[in-house]
Parts: sequence; structure tokens; C-alpha cells
Amino acid sequence: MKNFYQYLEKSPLKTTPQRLAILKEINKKGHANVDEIYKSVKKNFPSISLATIYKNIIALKEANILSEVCTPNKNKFEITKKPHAHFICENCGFIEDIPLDEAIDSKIEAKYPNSKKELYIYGVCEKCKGK
Amino acid sequence: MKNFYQYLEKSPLKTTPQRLAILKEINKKGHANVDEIYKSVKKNFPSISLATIYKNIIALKEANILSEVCTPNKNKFEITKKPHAHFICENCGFIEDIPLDEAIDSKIEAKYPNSKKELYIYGVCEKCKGK
DNA sequence: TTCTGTGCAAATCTTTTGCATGGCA
DNA sequence: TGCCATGCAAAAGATTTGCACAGAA
Repeated sequence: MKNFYQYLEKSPLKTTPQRLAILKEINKKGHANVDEIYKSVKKNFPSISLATIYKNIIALKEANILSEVCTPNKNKFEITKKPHAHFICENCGFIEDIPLDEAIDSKIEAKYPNSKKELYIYGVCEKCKGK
Repeated sequence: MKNFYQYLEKSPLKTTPQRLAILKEINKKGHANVDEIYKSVKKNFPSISLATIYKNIIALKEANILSEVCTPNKNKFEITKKPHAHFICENCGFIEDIPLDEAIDSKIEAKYPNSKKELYIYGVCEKCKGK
């Protein structure tokens, strides 16, 4: 379990209960979109506003605490971790982290040094296959 | 230069001047977002409506004639070609097709057969570097 | 105490929908 | 001619903004 206090303290952002709640929720889900974050955080934090979610997602992304996963449907957010690839279910939108093959990573790095690499693999997840 | 008539004739979609204009515009730009497509097509086609652009992008994607490139900002569309990677400028949003390394491709294919692979490399384009 | 963050409401932007008319096959 | 596609206008959804107040440092 991460210590989100430290994440925020090391950043230029102030530590607020709202920010901690947002980070906790994203961490719990692994990946979540704006609406999912809003609805979940609101349960334990009824006064929170959607504008606060948006403003904080932008701020937390700029502070590199959050990363955005872009899909044809809703974009989702995750806690920034070491580089990895994503498996995305074309049916239900489920996102799963998968290790980024070291050989692939260094091959790209050789050609595009210091670039951010995003590898998305689209398919149908086990749950949806079973239906 | 592609023959967009044939693309449409081979699909379940009817060939209309609007669809041809949309495809021609995307092909010309390489990659374009909804608004760019609308504004450009409107110049030669003043009566076209934004709803027509949206409806057709969805239909053309389903017919696999168009592909979507997902970025943290506006999503863009391109004519579906053989698999390739994308370089995306973090500054101006410019997208450039880059060859998908064969070794990388087959490595992923071995692990995730028949999956759609999307590799995005983020950096700063030459134009923006020069500024 | 200072200055950033929050919450609300309104504004703005984006995308979708319904329906009458037009036009491709 | 039959149906799909278009265009318009309205609706619905998503995101941003301004401002007064609250709260972290």
C-alpha cells in the first residue's frame, strides 16, 4: 500500500482530504474514469464536487502522480508506476496492467531515447469471453 | 492515392459525396480530429452538418475504413493501413506514423494472438523543438 | 496570515438523438 | 421505389471557469 501523503508532500500540491480520497479510490480500482472516481469518492465524501475531481486530476497528472490511459471510450486514470503495457477489453473497457517486455522497451528506447512509451493491446477479457 | 469509392463499395455503406469528402480530407491530413475534418470539409461542402461527420466517423470505423488514434487530448482519425506505431508530440499534438518494428510485433503477437496492438511514443516533434 | 483548494453555479464544448427530407442503388 | 444518409435543431453529456469561502502550511 502506497503512502499518498508522501506523494503529495514531495509535490508542489497541498495535502487535502479530497486529494487523498481520490488517490485512494484510483489505487483501489487500479484504473478509473472521472465519473467512477466521482461516484465512489462521493460515498465517503458527500460534499465533494465534480469540478474538484477534474481540477485535481489535472493537477495530479501534472505532478506526475497520476497517469492517463487513453482508450476509444472513456479515458481512465491510474497511479503512476514504473512503465508497463495495458490490456484493454474491447467489450467492457476493463484495463489490466501487463509487464512491458524488457527487450521491447530497450528496443524502443534505443530509437526514441527518453520518450514515454505506451503499448496498448486490445482484445476480449476472460469475463467477457465467458459470456 | 487510394480509391475511396472501392473502400465504400466493398463495405455495407453507401457511397455518398459527404463520405468521400471526409475520407479525402483525412487522407490529405494523415490524421485529423472531428473539428478539423468538419472545418475543412465545410469549405468545399458548406451544407455538411457536424452530426453527419460524427455519424460517418462511427460508421467508417465500424467498417474498418477508419482507425482511431487515442491521445490525452483530442482523438484523431486516420485511414486504416497496415499496423504501425505512432509518434505523438506532447506539445502540439502532431501525430506521425512510424514503422512497427517486426521483432516487436511478432513478440507481442506470440503472447496475444489476433489482438490489436497500439504503440504510442510520446515526445517533442522537430518543429516544437526548434521553438 | 497567506495563498492554495474547494464547492457551487453557470458557461462552454462535445457528442448523440429524433425526425423530416433528400438521394443512392 | 425502398431505404439508408443527410441536415437541422434540440437534448444530453463532459469539461471548464469564476468567484466567494474554507482550510492547509
